[in-house]
Amino acid sequence: MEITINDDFNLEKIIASGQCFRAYRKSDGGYCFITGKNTISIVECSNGSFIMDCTENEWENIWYDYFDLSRNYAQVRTGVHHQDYSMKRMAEYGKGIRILKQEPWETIITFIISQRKSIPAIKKSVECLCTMAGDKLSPSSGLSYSFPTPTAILNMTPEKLKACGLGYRTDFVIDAAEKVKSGFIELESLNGTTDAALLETLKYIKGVGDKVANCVGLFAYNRVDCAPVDVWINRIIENIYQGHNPFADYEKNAGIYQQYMFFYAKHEDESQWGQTLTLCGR
DNA sequence: GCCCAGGTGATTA
DNA sequence: TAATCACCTGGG
Repeated sequence: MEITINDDFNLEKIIASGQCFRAYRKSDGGYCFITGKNTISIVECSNGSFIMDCTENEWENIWYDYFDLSRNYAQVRTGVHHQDYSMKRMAEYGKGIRILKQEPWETIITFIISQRKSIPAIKKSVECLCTMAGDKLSPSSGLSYSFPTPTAILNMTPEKLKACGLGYRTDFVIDAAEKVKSGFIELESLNGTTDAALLETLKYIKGVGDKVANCVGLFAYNRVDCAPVDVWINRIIENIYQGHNPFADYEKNAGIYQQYMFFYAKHEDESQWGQTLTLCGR
Protein backbone atom coordinates (compact mmCIF):
# COMPACT_ATOMS: atom_id res chain seq x y z
CA MET A 1 0.00 0.00 0.00
CA GLU A 2 1.01 3.60 -0.50
CA ILE A 3 0.55 6.37 2.03
CA THR A 4 1.29 10.04 2.50
CA ILE A 5 2.45 11.20 5.91
CA ASN A 6 1.94 14.85 6.70
CA ASP A 7 4.41 15.13 9.55
CA ASP A 8 8.07 14.56 10.44
CA PHE A 9 8.94 11.05 9.26
CA ASN A 10 12.53 10.20 8.36
CA LEU A 11 13.27 6.49 8.46
CA GLU A 12 17.02 6.93 8.20
CA LYS A 13 17.04 9.19 11.27
CA ILE A 14 14.65 6.98 13.20
CA ILE A 15 17.00 4.04 12.75
CA ALA A 16 20.10 6.12 13.49
CA SER A 17 18.63 7.58 16.68
CA GLY A 18 19.63 4.50 18.64
CA GLN A 19 16.23 3.54 19.98
CA CYS A 20 15.95 0.20 18.15
CA PHE A 21 18.61 -2.39 17.36
CA ARG A 22 17.11 -4.63 14.69
CA ALA A 23 15.69 -2.24 12.10
CA TYR A 24 17.97 -1.64 9.14
CA ARG A 25 18.29 -0.14 5.67
CA LYS A 26 18.22 -2.71 2.90
CA SER A 27 20.50 -2.62 -0.11
CA ASP A 28 17.51 -1.69 -2.31
CA GLY A 29 16.96 1.45 -0.22
CA GLY A 30 13.94 0.14 1.67
CA TYR A 31 13.78 0.20 5.47
CA CYS A 32 12.90 -2.88 7.46
CA PHE A 33 11.34 -2.86 10.95
CA ILE A 34 10.09 -5.62 13.20
CA THR A 35 7.76 -5.80 16.18
CA GLY A 36 6.65 -9.10 17.62
CA LYS A 37 6.31 -11.43 14.66
CA ASN A 38 5.45 -8.65 12.24
CA THR A 39 7.95 -7.22 9.83
CA ILE A 40 7.51 -4.35 7.42
CA SER A 41 9.52 -2.95 4.57
CA ILE A 42 9.04 0.71 3.66
CA VAL A 43 10.31 2.55 0.61
CA GLU A 44 10.18 6.30 0.29
CA CYS A 45 9.06 7.53 -3.14
CA SER A 46 10.44 10.55 -4.92
CA ASN A 47 7.20 12.45 -4.33
CA GLY A 48 7.53 12.02 -0.56
CA SER A 49 4.94 9.29 -0.17
CA PHE A 50 5.79 5.83 1.17
CA ILE A 51 5.14 2.32 -0.11
CA MET A 52 4.95 -0.48 2.44
CA ASP A 53 4.50 -4.22 2.03
CA CYS A 54 1.63 -4.60 4.47
CA THR A 55 -2.14 -4.47 4.31
CA GLU A 56 -4.13 -1.42 5.29
CA ASN A 57 -5.36 -3.37 8.26
CA GLU A 58 -1.84 -4.16 9.49
CA TRP A 59 -0.84 -0.55 9.01
CA GLU A 60 -3.71 0.71 11.11
CA ASN A 61 -3.55 -1.94 13.82
CA ILE A 62 0.22 -2.37 14.23
CA TRP A 63 2.41 0.18 12.51
CA TYR A 64 0.42 3.36 13.05
CA ASP A 65 0.99 3.08 16.80
CA TYR A 66 4.49 1.67 16.40
CA PHE A 67 5.54 4.84 14.58
CA ASP A 68 3.59 7.05 17.01
CA LEU A 69 1.68 8.60 14.13
CA SER A 70 -1.09 10.07 16.25
CA ARG A 71 1.40 12.61 17.62
CA ASN A 72 2.26 15.80 15.73
CA TYR A 73 6.05 16.11 15.91
CA ALA A 74 6.17 19.31 13.91
CA GLN A 75 4.09 20.84 16.65
CA VAL A 76 6.28 19.31 19.35
CA ARG A 77 9.29 21.02 17.79
CA THR A 78 7.62 24.41 18.17
CA GLY A 79 7.60 23.83 21.93
CA VAL A 80 11.29 24.61 22.34
CA HIS A 81 11.70 27.45 24.80
CA HIS A 82 12.26 30.77 23.09
CA GLN A 83 15.65 31.39 24.71
CA ASP A 84 16.92 27.81 24.26
CA TYR A 85 18.70 28.29 20.93
CA SER A 86 20.77 25.15 21.32
CA MET A 87 17.70 22.96 21.66
CA LYS A 88 16.08 24.71 18.72
CA ARG A 89 19.11 23.84 16.62
CA MET A 90 19.19 20.21 17.74
CA ALA A 91 15.46 19.73 17.13
CA GLU A 92 15.92 21.07 13.61
CA TYR A 93 18.92 18.78 13.10
CA GLY A 94 16.90 15.75 14.22
CA LYS A 95 13.68 16.69 12.42
CA GLY A 96 12.07 13.47 11.17
CA ILE A 97 12.79 11.40 14.27
CA ARG A 98 9.83 9.71 15.91
CA ILE A 99 9.67 7.79 19.18
CA LEU A 100 8.89 4.16 18.36
CA LYS A 101 6.52 2.14 20.53
CA GLN A 102 8.33 -1.17 20.79
CA GLU A 103 7.67 -4.42 22.60
CA PRO A 104 8.40 -3.86 26.33
CA TRP A 105 10.06 -7.24 26.83
CA GLU A 106 12.40 -6.83 23.87
CA THR A 107 13.17 -3.25 24.90
CA ILE A 108 14.09 -4.27 28.44
CA ILE A 109 16.51 -6.94 27.26
CA THR A 110 18.11 -4.95 24.45
CA PHE A 111 18.79 -1.99 26.71
CA ILE A 112 20.16 -4.22 29.48
CA ILE A 113 22.52 -5.57 26.85
CA SER A 114 23.39 -2.06 25.66
CA GLN A 115 25.27 -1.09 28.80
CA ARG A 116 28.99 -0.63 28.20
CA LYS A 117 28.68 -1.88 24.63
CA SER A 118 29.11 -0.23 21.26
CA ILE A 119 26.10 -0.16 18.97
CA PRO A 120 27.53 -2.74 16.49
CA ALA A 121 28.24 -5.06 19.41
CA ILE A 122 24.70 -4.60 20.77
CA LYS A 123 23.18 -5.44 17.40
CA LYS A 124 25.31 -8.53 17.08
CA SER A 125 24.29 -9.82 20.52
CA VAL A 126 20.60 -9.15 19.86
CA GLU A 127 20.63 -10.94 16.50
CA CYS A 128 22.47 -13.84 18.09
CA LEU A 129 19.71 -14.23 20.69
CA CYS A 130 17.03 -14.10 18.00
CA THR A 131 18.76 -16.68 15.83
CA MET A 132 19.35 -19.00 18.76
CA ALA A 133 15.98 -18.80 20.51
CA GLY A 134 13.52 -16.79 18.43
CA ASP A 135 10.74 -18.25 16.31
CA LYS A 136 11.37 -18.67 12.62
CA LEU A 137 9.42 -16.13 10.61
CA SER A 138 8.16 -16.57 7.11
CA PRO A 139 10.88 -15.20 4.88
CA SER A 140 10.41 -12.10 2.72
CA SER A 141 12.37 -9.67 4.81
CA GLY A 142 15.94 -10.09 6.02
CA LEU A 143 14.76 -10.51 9.59
CA SER A 144 14.19 -14.25 9.88
CA TYR A 145 13.59 -14.69 13.60
CA SER A 146 11.41 -13.03 16.22
CA PHE A 147 12.85 -11.82 19.50
CA PRO A 148 12.87 -14.73 21.98
CA THR A 149 10.24 -14.89 24.72
CA PRO A 150 11.18 -15.02 28.43
CA THR A 151 10.57 -18.78 28.36
CA ALA A 152 12.80 -19.21 25.32
CA ILE A 153 15.54 -17.24 27.07
CA LEU A 154 15.26 -19.41 30.17
CA ASN A 155 15.49 -22.52 28.00
CA MET A 156 18.91 -21.37 26.83
CA THR A 157 21.82 -22.38 28.99
CA PRO A 158 23.90 -19.56 30.52
CA GLU A 159 26.73 -20.80 28.31
CA LYS A 160 24.64 -20.21 25.20
CA LEU A 161 23.66 -16.76 26.41
CA LYS A 162 27.30 -15.95 26.99
CA ALA A 163 28.08 -17.18 23.50
CA CYS A 164 25.99 -14.20 22.32
CA GLY A 165 28.50 -11.91 23.95
CA LEU A 166 26.34 -10.98 26.95
CA GLY A 167 29.24 -11.27 29.39
CA TYR A 168 28.35 -10.15 32.91
CA ARG A 169 24.87 -9.12 31.64
CA THR A 170 23.92 -12.81 31.38
CA ASP A 171 22.64 -12.88 34.97
CA PHE A 172 20.68 -9.67 34.37
CA VAL A 173 18.93 -11.12 31.33
CA ILE A 174 18.08 -14.31 33.21
CA ASP A 175 16.74 -12.29 36.15
CA ALA A 176 14.53 -10.26 33.82
CA ALA A 177 13.18 -13.40 32.18
CA GLU A 178 12.40 -14.98 35.55
CA LYS A 179 10.62 -11.91 36.88
CA VAL A 180 8.47 -11.59 33.77
CA LYS A 181 7.73 -15.29 33.34
CA SER A 182 6.75 -15.72 36.97
CA GLY A 183 4.40 -12.76 36.79
CA PHE A 184 6.34 -10.84 39.44
CA ILE A 185 6.44 -8.13 36.81
CA GLU A 186 3.41 -7.83 34.52
CA LEU A 187 4.52 -5.88 31.49
CA GLU A 188 1.01 -5.45 30.12
CA SER A 189 -0.49 -4.03 33.30
CA LEU A 190 2.28 -1.45 33.57
CA ASN A 191 0.54 0.46 30.80
CA GLY A 192 -1.87 1.91 33.29
CA THR A 193 0.65 3.02 35.90
CA THR A 194 2.26 6.35 36.66
CA ASP A 195 5.76 7.00 35.34
CA ALA A 196 7.22 6.74 38.83
CA ALA A 197 5.59 3.35 39.45
CA LEU A 198 6.66 2.09 36.03
CA LEU A 199 10.31 3.04 36.54
CA GLU A 200 10.34 1.71 40.08
CA THR A 201 8.95 -1.65 38.96
CA LEU A 202 11.39 -1.98 36.06
CA LYS A 203 14.29 -1.28 38.41
CA TYR A 204 13.47 -4.41 40.42
CA ILE A 205 15.20 -6.21 37.54
CA LYS A 206 18.93 -6.65 38.11
CA GLY A 207 20.94 -4.57 35.71
CA VAL A 208 18.11 -2.09 35.17
CA GLY A 209 19.01 1.30 36.58
CA ASP A 210 17.81 4.81 35.92
CA LYS A 211 19.00 5.00 32.34
CA VAL A 212 17.67 1.66 31.11
CA ALA A 213 14.36 2.13 32.94
CA ASN A 214 13.84 5.50 31.29
CA CYS A 215 14.69 4.01 27.88
CA VAL A 216 12.02 1.36 28.39
CA GLY A 217 9.53 3.99 29.52
CA LEU A 218 10.25 6.11 26.47
CA PHE A 219 10.75 3.51 23.73
CA ALA A 220 8.28 0.83 24.82
CA TYR A 221 5.59 2.56 26.87
CA ASN A 222 5.56 5.78 24.90
CA ARG A 223 6.11 7.89 28.03
CA VAL A 224 7.49 10.86 26.14
CA ASP A 225 8.22 12.71 29.37
CA CYS A 226 10.88 10.11 30.27
CA ALA A 227 14.30 11.50 29.33
CA PRO A 228 17.08 8.92 29.72
CA VAL A 229 20.47 10.48 30.42
CA ASP A 230 23.47 8.66 29.00
CA VAL A 231 27.06 9.60 28.29
CA TRP A 232 26.16 11.49 25.10
CA ILE A 233 23.43 13.53 26.74
CA ASN A 234 25.83 14.21 29.61
CA ARG A 235 28.43 15.54 27.21
CA ILE A 236 25.93 18.05 25.83
CA ILE A 237 24.78 19.02 29.31
CA GLU A 238 28.38 19.58 30.43
CA ASN A 239 29.62 21.32 27.30
CA ILE A 240 26.59 23.31 26.19
CA TYR A 241 24.29 23.67 29.19
CA GLN A 242 27.07 24.25 31.72
CA GLY A 243 26.03 21.30 33.83
CA HIS A 244 22.34 22.18 33.97
CA ASN A 245 19.99 19.43 32.80
CA PRO A 246 17.53 21.21 30.47
CA PHE A 247 14.91 18.47 30.48
CA ALA A 248 13.42 19.65 33.75
CA ASP A 249 12.14 22.60 31.72
CA TYR A 250 10.52 20.37 29.10
CA GLU A 251 8.25 18.27 31.25
CA LYS A 252 5.73 16.57 29.02
CA ASN A 253 7.82 16.15 25.86
CA ALA A 254 11.24 15.91 27.50
CA GLY A 255 11.87 12.46 26.03
CA ILE A 256 11.39 13.68 22.48
CA TYR A 257 13.82 16.56 23.00
CA GLN A 258 16.20 14.10 24.59
CA GLN A 259 16.05 12.08 21.40
CA TYR A 260 16.88 15.10 19.24
CA MET A 261 19.79 15.84 21.56
CA PHE A 262 21.09 12.28 21.46
CA PHE A 263 20.91 12.17 17.68
CA TYR A 264 22.76 15.45 17.43
CA ALA A 265 25.47 14.45 19.91
CA LYS A 266 25.97 11.12 18.20
CA HIS A 267 26.08 12.39 14.63
CA GLU A 268 27.42 15.92 14.68
CA ASP A 269 31.18 16.11 15.09
CA GLU A 270 31.98 17.14 18.66
CA SER A 271 34.39 19.80 17.43
CA GLN A 272 31.39 21.55 15.83
CA TRP A 273 29.16 21.60 18.90
CA GLY A 274 30.46 24.91 20.17
CA GLN A 275 30.05 26.65 16.83
CA THR A 276 26.62 25.26 16.05
CA LEU A 277 25.13 25.47 19.50
CA THR A 278 26.70 27.90 21.95
CA LEU A 279 27.34 30.58 19.38
CA CYS A 280 23.70 30.36 18.45
CA GLY A 281 22.89 32.91 21.10
CA ARG A 282 21.99 32.18 24.71
C1' DG B 1 47.69 -4.85 21.72
C1' DC B 2 45.15 -1.00 23.73
C1' DC B 3 41.17 1.63 24.81
C1' DC B 4 36.64 2.28 25.60
C1' DA B 5 31.75 1.49 24.64
C1' DG B 6 24.12 4.50 25.00
C1' DG B 7 25.48 1.63 32.95
C1' DT B 8 24.86 -0.69 37.18
C1' DG B 9 25.51 -2.34 41.79
C1' DA B 10 28.58 -2.88 45.57
C1' DT B 11 31.51 -0.65 48.62
C1' DT B 12 33.35 3.13 51.11
C1' DA B 13 33.54 7.54 53.61
C1' DT C 1 24.30 11.21 49.74
C1' DA C 2 28.32 11.23 46.81
C1' DA C 3 32.35 9.30 44.92
C1' DT C 4 34.88 5.28 43.32
C1' DC C 5 35.46 0.93 41.04
C1' DA C 6 35.00 -3.68 38.85
C1' DC C 7 32.67 -5.82 35.29
C1' DC C 8 32.47 -9.51 30.10
C1' DT C 9 33.52 -8.77 25.49
C1' DG C 10 34.29 -6.93 21.03
C1' DG C 11 34.87 -3.11 17.64
C1' DG C 12 37.92 0.57 16.04
